[in-house]
Amino acid sequence: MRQKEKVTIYDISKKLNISAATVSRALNDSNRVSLKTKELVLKTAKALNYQQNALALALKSGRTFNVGVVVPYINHTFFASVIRGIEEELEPKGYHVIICQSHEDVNNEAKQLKTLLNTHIDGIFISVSKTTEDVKHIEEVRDEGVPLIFFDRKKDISGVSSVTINDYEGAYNATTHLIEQGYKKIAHIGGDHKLQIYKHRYDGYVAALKDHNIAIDENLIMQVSSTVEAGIEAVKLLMKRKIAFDAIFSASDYVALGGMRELRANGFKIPEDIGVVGFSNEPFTKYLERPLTTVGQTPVLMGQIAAQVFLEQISDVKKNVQVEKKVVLSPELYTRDTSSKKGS
Amino acid sequence: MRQKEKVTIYDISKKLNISAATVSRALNDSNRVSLKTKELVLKTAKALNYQQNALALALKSGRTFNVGVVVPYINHTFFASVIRGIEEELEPKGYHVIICQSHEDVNNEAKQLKTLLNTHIDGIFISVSKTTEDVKHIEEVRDEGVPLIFFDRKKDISGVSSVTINDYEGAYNATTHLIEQGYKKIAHIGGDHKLQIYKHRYDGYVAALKDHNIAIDENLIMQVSSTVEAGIEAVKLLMKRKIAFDAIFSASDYVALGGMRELRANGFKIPEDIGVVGFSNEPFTKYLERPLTTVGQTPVLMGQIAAQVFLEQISDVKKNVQVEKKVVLSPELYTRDTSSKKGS
DNA sequence: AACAAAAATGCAATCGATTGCATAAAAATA
DNA sequence: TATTTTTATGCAATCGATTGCATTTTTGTT
Repeated sequence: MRQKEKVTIYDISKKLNISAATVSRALNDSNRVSLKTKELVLKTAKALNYQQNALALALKSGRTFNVGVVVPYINHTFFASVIRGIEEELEPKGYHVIICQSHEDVNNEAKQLKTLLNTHIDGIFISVSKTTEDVKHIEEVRDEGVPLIFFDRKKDISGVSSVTINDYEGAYNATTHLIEQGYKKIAHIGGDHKLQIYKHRYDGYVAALKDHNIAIDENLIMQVSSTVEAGIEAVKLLMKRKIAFDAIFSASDYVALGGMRELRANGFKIPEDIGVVGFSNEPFTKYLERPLTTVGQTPVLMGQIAAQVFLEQISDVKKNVQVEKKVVLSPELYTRDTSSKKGS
Repeated sequence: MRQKEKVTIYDISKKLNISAATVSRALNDSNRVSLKTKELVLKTAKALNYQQNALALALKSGRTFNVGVVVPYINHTFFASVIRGIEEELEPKGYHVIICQSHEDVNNEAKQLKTLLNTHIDGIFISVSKTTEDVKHIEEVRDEGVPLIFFDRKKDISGVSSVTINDYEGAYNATTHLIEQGYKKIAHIGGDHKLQIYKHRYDGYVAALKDHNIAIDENLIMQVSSTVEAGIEAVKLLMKRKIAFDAIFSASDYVALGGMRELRANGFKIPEDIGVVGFSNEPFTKYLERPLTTVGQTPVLMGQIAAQVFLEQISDVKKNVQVEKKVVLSPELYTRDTSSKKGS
């Protein structure tokens, strides 16, 4: 059970009666070593089961091949899928992914960034928390020269790249879809506009209505948090206001779910009486008895592209080029049961 | 945008005209340094914004304060929650969690372990893949002296601790619950017995039937993979066999969901005609129109306890004590709509 | 065979922090 | 004040791998 003593290049060098420098060069396939010794070194390295010490290498080179990811919550399908995308792309290149959660708290977020910097990660991927307004802690990362990439939830900071989806387009398409299905009075239950994503979804909704000459009714619009309970409350409020509506475009699947619960509890039929479209394509949406129409964000792809942007970035840094790449992905509308007036 | 030059103890030592050794000792609050210099060092360290280089420390001490977690899939709620539990417990102690996926492939699993070892992690948490039969790669970790902890899906390897839930008990209680609700012919759609968890769930099911003097009918028992599609197929097969049954205890929520789909498609009412209980308490189960009765595994707690076992282990290693701790958690039955014969 | 050119190898410093041992400075005792 | 004891500080090696520069060995040319 004792720790196995690790084999180093010195062990190899002693065994072969050559210097450690030569061993190092041989292992790195330098052309300053003869073929004979190269083969000899490689053979004994294998024989002794030599493993390069990543720490020593990192200390010398300054690269750890670790990257950090900061998300609000790791057990949200969307974020877990983005992380998976990042991993898929980076792992084959020898990187490891260190995951941190902010729990939607900017103080946690700042602490996580600080510790990540101290761990000497080679880059950071971040989706900011809802409470992040001050961005000093993020600028600090940029100023340290550590590649930083926003995904999904971003802030506008110069010199920082981002990969997001076109929330405006997603909302526009979702709303248009409802209009085309014959719904006329469409409510929007959105989220806090402090997060750009919710602002953009709101904008897309408004634009779609305008383009179809439908008046915007502020009484049919609200901002709530992204939970089932909030959805229930929102619909209760909507009904209290006694303003007729025949559809809901929600910026969250959870809110949509809560909303549908409350609507059914009040005798409304979905989609016959009221159409509903959610946002995020959470796994549960397709498992509902009446699967929910929703906007999908291609999270795995988002992660993959974020990783690619990172890889570009580090090769650019070498060239001393400042980069700021903004990738915007197109969302996909998953048309399911809750939005076809005729039923299906 | 250029990399900020890092402040080291040498910078402090130069500034104060003392040796780096003294600076190091001062920062570590050694009693071999005078109070005066200690204060002086601390002050200038703060003034220069000194940050300890974790890599140098790791190289010297052999501890990285990184731990690795290997799971089949990161975007499965259960595993994400366990990871969250581990993180909650370890993060306050300065650890970082590196996450790897095996994608249910033993070769990937072995590769991940190898890379983790090379990254000099301080410990490894693992839930083995379905294809893991040979455990050489796991024994290797143990033999390197790296603390290793199984969670949920374990293998019996001497010298390795584990945190699991009592699948037998969970299955026994679920089955008993169905019996108490008045169901008499209970089918079991389980998983591959290569994984202990599925074997134990099967055993619990069988024991519950026996204890209530209900005959076991092999025609009502099957092993399938954990997907919605497999659930549909399983029920199709069950109906083809023309053996009457009035309840299903499934070892997977996804299978239960697929099964319910297929049953409804054939005109059966749930829970009136057929009762259903799943396993895992996946988030979607409570969002269904008829919320699914299921066995919950307290994944966050599992992660927390696994982390605690790890912390014990590393303190024991110092004492040169070999430990092998087996923690078994009790599952919780979430009684919801799909299992009460009278309806609810 | 003698010398120049090319190729192979070694030396020693470096990356930053820690620590056993030696030495210098301060305090306590005679 | 001289001497011992205690306290504070410094030196140098260590953790492994890398790399610029110096040196040795080999190869090639006349």
